Amino acid sequence: MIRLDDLALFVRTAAVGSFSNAAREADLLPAQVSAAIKRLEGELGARLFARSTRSLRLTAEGEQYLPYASEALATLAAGQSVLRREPEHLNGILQLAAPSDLGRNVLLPTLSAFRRAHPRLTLRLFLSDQVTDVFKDPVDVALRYGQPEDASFVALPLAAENRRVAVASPDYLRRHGRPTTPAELADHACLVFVLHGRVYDRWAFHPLAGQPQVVAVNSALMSDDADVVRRWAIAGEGIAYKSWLDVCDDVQAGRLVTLFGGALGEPVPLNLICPHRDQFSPAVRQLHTVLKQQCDLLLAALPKGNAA
Amino acid sequence: MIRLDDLALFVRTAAVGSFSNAAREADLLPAQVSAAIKRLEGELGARLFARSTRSLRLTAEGEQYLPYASEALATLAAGQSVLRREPEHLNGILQLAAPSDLGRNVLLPTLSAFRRAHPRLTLRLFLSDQVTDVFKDPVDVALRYGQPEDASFVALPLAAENRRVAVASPDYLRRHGRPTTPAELADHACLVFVLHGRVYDRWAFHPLAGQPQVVAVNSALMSDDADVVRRWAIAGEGIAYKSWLDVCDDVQAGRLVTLFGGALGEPVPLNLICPHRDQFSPAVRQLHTVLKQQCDLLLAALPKGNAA
DNA sequence: TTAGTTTACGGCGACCGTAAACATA
DNA sequence: TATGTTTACGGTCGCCGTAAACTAA
Repeated sequence: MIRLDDLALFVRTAAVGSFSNAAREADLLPAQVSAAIKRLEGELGARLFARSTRSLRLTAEGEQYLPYASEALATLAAGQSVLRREPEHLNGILQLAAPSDLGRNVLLPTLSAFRRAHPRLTLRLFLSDQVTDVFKDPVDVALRYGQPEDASFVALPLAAENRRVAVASPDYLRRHGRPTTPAELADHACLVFVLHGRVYDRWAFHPLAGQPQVVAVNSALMSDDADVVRRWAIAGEGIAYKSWLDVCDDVQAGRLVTLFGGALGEPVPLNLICPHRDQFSPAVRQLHTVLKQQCDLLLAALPKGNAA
Repeated sequence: MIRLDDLALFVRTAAVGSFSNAAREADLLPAQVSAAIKRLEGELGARLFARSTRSLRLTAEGEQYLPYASEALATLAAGQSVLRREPEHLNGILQLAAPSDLGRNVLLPTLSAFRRAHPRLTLRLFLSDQVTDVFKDPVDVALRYGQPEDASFVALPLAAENRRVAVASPDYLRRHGRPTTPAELADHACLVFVLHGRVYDRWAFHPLAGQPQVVAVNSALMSDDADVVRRWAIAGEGIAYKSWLDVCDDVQAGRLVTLFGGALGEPVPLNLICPHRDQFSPAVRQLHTVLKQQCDLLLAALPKGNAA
């Protein structure tokens, strides 16, 4: 593993032009600088300096690597300086809007940890699948699926690779059989989402090999609450077409299983949205960091054709 | 010094939520992860995780530091991936325009090292103090002092903090005495720069304490070539008002000395300019990195009131 | 001969990994 | 009781720093 000391010596050596100068600067011996560079070069598998016994210059590879090393060190220094300043505990009120089941299944655990880390911060979580609420209600940030159609606000991607998947409970599949292709959905009870009168009963699938296809499903049950659809699926009422983030917990716990061997549905990127730029506060930025980590973790488990 | 291994374990632990999980992932023992985090916390002087014996969560400080750690690791990974791909040696022709004496005194040594690192790259260096040349001539990049007035091209700062200084040769000062305040310049032979009929004979100074002042100097000698002015100063012909970058080499070698105890002249930021965006090639980017390093090194020696 | 890079080498500090203690859900 | 964090502890790997060899300017 690369050592930060070696990186720092690399950057300083490139700046001052010799091992000896860098050694003096760091109160070390030239031999140690030499060893450090050799160690770093070994780790990288590339020669950073072209050294003649009395002169030194960057190689092409060294030049290419230098900005990365320099930037990484600067980033860490910035991180330390942030820690040094009084850790101005986040306080005040942070109002957050999110889709219903994403809120219950993904946000809740993370938010409670976030809350514990910032005791003086008041969190208000509004769950709704009514998209229009986002701009009417006085929220600081909103989590929304899909591409933001307006660029007047800040949108940070949380889960750009998120996709829909078809899921059902093991119990339902035992009773009604397991469809092997999307076309067979026509013979199954499907649980569809309806919003503002628009019925989402056209489900798209992109198999790993072959053309994407769109099937029209017959809706056994409908709801305008996405979490209700999920609960129906768990209860064995039929097959649902859900965002992976919303159901990965259920899938990993065995309450639901994915269908069609990892044939992914349509992309549903998740974004963190600030309706107004001046609400892009430190609290929001830190919340974004934490949520991004969790989303990355959940997306890593997204089936990719290796599922049954 | 912080260890990268510890940083990586910190990021992974934050992602997976426990030391034990992170240890399994990295094929380590929980005790080692625990020790790594403790070591990192010691280096940072802050507690990153709040640990109860059976649970773990990020502290407020940990949350603040996490994005920096994560970004630094990503930067280094990117650097390694750049090294892995065939180090596509820079080739072709790179045409570079620069002010005359900056070219001779600052660029020449760096460029020859750059040239040696990229044998297949042909460098063409055009030196001129006629600013208009920049856009007429077919150059890929230009180094120019001052704020770019047009935003139609890329301008990367190389030396934003660069300032003018008043300099003279020790020989001149021995013969004519050393002025102690800018006002005394009226009694000295001053070497002024003239460009397109405009005479630069108003010299501004910002003392460390007190108001900035502008003095009108009488010009003993004039030239439209900045390097000629510098050579006159070295020859003891009088006092010049030069960009620090242009004369720092002479100052450090003792050929010139700065006046007024580090009272800095007007800012003259140095920028690297690409007249057209599509000329922002890898060669240009790497050249920028190398020049930036050298400029930083030279600016570090800029007098700040501690000079005589 | 000078100044800088590299190798050789003994001593010691720090990490590794096994193991056991401790504390909570 | 089971799981996860922490401490204890000896062996060993690798760095530190002194020293000397080597090489180009």
